[in-house]
Parts: sequence; C-alpha cells; structure tokens
Amino acid sequence: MNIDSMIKAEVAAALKGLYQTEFSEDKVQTQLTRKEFEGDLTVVVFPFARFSKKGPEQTAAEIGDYLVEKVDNIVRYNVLKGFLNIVIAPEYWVKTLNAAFENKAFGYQEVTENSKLAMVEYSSPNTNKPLHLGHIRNNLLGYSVAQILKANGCKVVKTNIVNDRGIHICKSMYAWQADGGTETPETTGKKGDHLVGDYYVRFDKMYKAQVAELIEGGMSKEDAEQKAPCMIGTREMLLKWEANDPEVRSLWAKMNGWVYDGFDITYKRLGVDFDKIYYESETYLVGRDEVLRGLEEGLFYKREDGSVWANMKQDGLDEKILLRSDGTSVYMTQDIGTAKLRFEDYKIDQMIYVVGNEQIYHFQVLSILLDKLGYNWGKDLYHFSYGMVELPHGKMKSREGTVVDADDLVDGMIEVARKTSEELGKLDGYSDKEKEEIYRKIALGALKYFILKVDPKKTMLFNPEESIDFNGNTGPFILYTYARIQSVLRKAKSQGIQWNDISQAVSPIGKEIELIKKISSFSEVVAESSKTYSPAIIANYAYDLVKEFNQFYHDFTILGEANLAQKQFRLRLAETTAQVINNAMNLLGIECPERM
RNA sequence: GCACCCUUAGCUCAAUUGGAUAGAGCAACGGCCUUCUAAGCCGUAGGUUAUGGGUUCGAUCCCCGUAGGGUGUACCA
Repeated sequence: MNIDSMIKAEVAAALKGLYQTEFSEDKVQTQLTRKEFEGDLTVVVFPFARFSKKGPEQTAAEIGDYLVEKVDNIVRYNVLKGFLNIVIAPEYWVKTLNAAFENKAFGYQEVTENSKLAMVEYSSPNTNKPLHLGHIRNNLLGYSVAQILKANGCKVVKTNIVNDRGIHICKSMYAWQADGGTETPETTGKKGDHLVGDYYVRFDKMYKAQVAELIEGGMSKEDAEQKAPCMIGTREMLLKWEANDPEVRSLWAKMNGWVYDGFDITYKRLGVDFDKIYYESETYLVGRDEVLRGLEEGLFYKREDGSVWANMKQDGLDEKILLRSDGTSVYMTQDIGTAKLRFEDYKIDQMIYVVGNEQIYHFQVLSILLDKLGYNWGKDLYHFSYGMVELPHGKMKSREGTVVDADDLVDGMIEVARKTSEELGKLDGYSDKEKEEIYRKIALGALKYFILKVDPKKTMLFNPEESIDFNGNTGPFILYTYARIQSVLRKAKSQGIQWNDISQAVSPIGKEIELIKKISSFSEVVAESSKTYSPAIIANYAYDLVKEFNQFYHDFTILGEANLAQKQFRLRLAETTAQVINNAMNLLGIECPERM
C-alpha cells in the first residue's frame, strides 16, 4: 500500500474520530507538496472545516497530530492556510526507489488471461494517395493509445480499415490506363503509393482541363462536370468493379498492391503496426446485408426512390442515408459491416476508433445505429477524436500542393538529425550502420514527441521550417538525457562500481528526494493517460522527469567526490530514471538510443 | 440556422481535472565548456488566462451570456 492511499484512509479515520463524520477516503484530496514549502505530500483540509466547525488552520493541525501519531513514516507536518503539508521519512522514499529499480516494467500492469480486450482502429487510409502529416498524427496517436492500454493491463488488438474501393481508386486506375498503362514502381523507381497518388493528381488535372474545354464549348458548369469523358470513364470502371469485371478487378488488385507495398514501408519507418487489417471491399456487403435486415425489422425505412434511411430524430440527430437509391452502400454502411465482422472475430470489450474530429457526428450516428441493430457494444464504442494539423498558411490542401508527405517528412527529419549529429561530432568512431540507426531514432523521437505532446483534441500547428527543433522541450532533449545517463552508467561499470547491491544505508536529501517522488508518480500518470486516452500526459510527464533529473544532476556529482554508498545510491537513482524515461517513451512509440 | 470543439506570454504548448505566487520551450538579452555528453545549465524580460456575469473558503478548469476561430450538418469517402 503506498503512502498516499494510507494517508487518505487515515484522514478519513481522523475525521470520524475527531468530528464524528463519515467521509469517503477517495474524496480526500492530496497532492505533491509544492517545492517552495516544506513537505512531501499535502492534504487539502478546506473541505473539512465545516465538520470541525473550526478554522482551517486549527482543523489541519488536529488532523496533522493524528496522522503523525498513527502513520509510520510521517515525521512531522506544517500548516499553511488550509494546506496540511506532511513530511515523509526519507527511508520511505528509498524503499520506493528500490521497488522501482527492481521492476523493469515499472509503471506497467500485467496483462493476464482475464484482461479486458480493447480493439484500437487507427490509420484507415484511402488507397489512392500516400500518407501525409494528418495520417501521421492519427498513426502516432493510435499506436500510442494501444501501448498505453497495454500498460494498463488490457489485451489490445490494433486494427486498420483500408478504404480500398470506390471512386477515388478508380480515378487513379483510369489515369494510369489513359497514360498507356505501362508505368510501374519498378520501371519508375517510385514508391507504389506515390506512383498511384501521382496518377490521382494527373486525373484531377485531366478532369479540370476537360471540364474547362466543355464549358468553353458552351456547356454549363454542372453539365460539364458530369459529362467530362474521364469522369464518365471512371464511373463505368466503378460499375464494372461492382459487377466483378475480371479486367477491372485485376487492375484494381495490381494498383492496390503497389500502394500496400508503399504503405508497409511508411508504417515500418513510423514504427507502427497492426494485428488485423480489414478491407472495405470485404466489409461493405456485410454492412449492406445488415442494413437490409434492419429494414425488414422496421428499424429503417425506404423512400420512394429506393434509398434506405434511418430516422434518428428521437435521439436528437437528423435522418441519415444508409443505402443509395441504386442499392449501393455509403461510408456508414461499410462501417456497420466492419464492426459486425470485428465483433465476430474477437471478443471485444471495448472498441476505440482513432479518427479525426470532423467525424464526430458520424460516430454518434454509428453508435446509435449499432445499438438499434441489436449490438449491445454499440453504445459503448469510443470515438477518440483528435484535432487536425494545420500549416502556417492554413489547412493542408492536396490541390494546392501544401500537403506534407509522410515519407518526405521522415526523410527530412533524419537528414536534420544526421547534420546536427555530425556537427557535434559525438558519434565519431561508430560505424555508419550504428550511426544511421541512431539518427533514425533521434529523428523519429523528435517527430513523435512533437506531435504527441500536444493535447490530442486540440488543433495543432505544424511549421515545416521551424516546428521540429532539437533543443528545449523536444524528443531529442529527452533522449539526450537518457543517453547521458547511460554514459554515466557505462563509466561506473568500467570503474568496477556495483550499484545493484547497495550495502550501506543512505539518507537522500533535497533534489534526490524530489527526483524519487517524480519517478514514483509514473504509475499514476500511466493510469491517468488511459482514462483520458491522452499520450500528451505521458509526454509532458517525461519532460518533467527529465527536468527534474537535470536539477539533480546539476546539484550532485554521481561519480565525483562522493563516498561509495552515495555513488551507489545515485547510480541507482540515475538508472531508475533512465528506466522510467524508457518506459514512458515506449508508450509513445519512441526508442531511446544508448548514446547520441 | 442548428450542433460540437477551440481561445493561456510575441510564437508553439503545459498546468497532476476545483487548490497555494498560472509554468516550459522557441525568439530577445546576460553569464557558464580544464570537472560524469554544452542536443546542456544558470539568470533577465515577457500574463487582467478572449470578454462580461454567476456558483464557493478558492475558478485557466464548472454554469450562463458575448466576441473571434474551427469542424460538422451530402445519394463524397
């Protein structure tokens, strides 16, 4: 039992003993004492004044006396206004540190057979263009949330729904054929997703040119947009696809294959992965059948033109289309089908969709529809919605060429890491292969930290020129601290100092205790981050921890003029800090290099 | 029009979910490499938390109003 919950329980007991009041112990408010005051843990006593019918100071003093007498490890207290500052014995902190030191998975909970199963859907790309900055935020958040849930003792299945079917991919296919149909990733040397994306752009150009030409020939804009030959051709292609035309299907499979090869590379570089991938082409028919079932059961209704709708006015929402008049499915339809398949495939306790906040309405509707269709998990689906990434000049627009490509971005980051590192010259003497591995870790650490430290629900700004720095509150700063600690540990080892076997007792002081307190709060931070689905909490904690370590590092020498017992203790403190940094970074999907 | 979200230092972001004097980094200025990695450390300056009310011992946080910004409300995905 940690001292925080012990104090809470005893405060509740004190209230009963002193003022004959029943007060639930989990409502007792405690917090780490602010640094400017003496003490380690602070109990907020304002709420108790009405029970004691005395001033806050006097109430605090009475409770303080009670605690000092009852609880081991509390040595004294002081009172400031309604704040009862409790001083905890240094031995307690030493014990806490030792426990953390022994446990390599400190802060993580064990996953057992009986653990809840959470499925996290993220990424969800279209197959007509490469991944961009917006996808990066999605992928990093999704992966991190999965890590955080695991750390909180959940079984996790990471999943991806690939939108592999529809008019968008047909546009790329059409443009590819129109171009002669000869280019491949092999002949061009282009990554498959980029090649297909280029054709999507080419289609758009072709389309615009044709529309302009038709308008010039006297056609109205609306007509021109419908009658442009390339658009007609694309629609035909989509119809053939639906009709299982072998030629179209084979082209579709070929070009999607290129895209998947490209995606695989990007995912791998980002360090994200999936346990199970679903394809829209395999789920949309399931969804359509579900909607038809709902129609038969009277949950939905059909309009005269044959389209199927759900009326959700009693839920405070509008009407929503589920099947077009020609019987084909819409976005919502396939999401219903995908959900059904997923719950057949796995025993899911909790379903989490990592999807941008522009789809809040969509998921409100989906939740209600699944519920209506009789799936009891429909109500509980969680839409983890995040804000968009904006550029200095506004939103990303593919047509204006302001999209930040994921591959380009990662390449650029690695380049900066390489340049910075070479200028500092710290890796001289290592092989090129080792160096490249370190550059990659630093670059990805910078990118991931930059994105994950921001509250997910907020719109964030990304400035390609200056956003990702390597100084200050950044990923590399945290990694740098980790690397420095490793360096100290290596040195200690070479001096023959053992710190996994402390022989003499030491009594930590000042910054040492502050650092231990920070370390020990990691578990609570992990728990908190899973409640709010916020990797940002972990990122900000990691930064705080590193700052705290630097304070300690600034005040004390580890290997310098200290006696052996002190050195051992401080080494233990440093190693534990590094361990916690590593565990925190792991939750963000960031790897720590041993040196940099 | 309606619904949801956002607004904190010049800029990018925090603030342990209602607690003590609102904190970091960048940018600016001034110091520190003969000492465990200077991707670092120390210091100066920078704020009516958009705004007006309310709730209470106490509000950046909760409630109501106003202003500004964003998103959604498609037989697009």
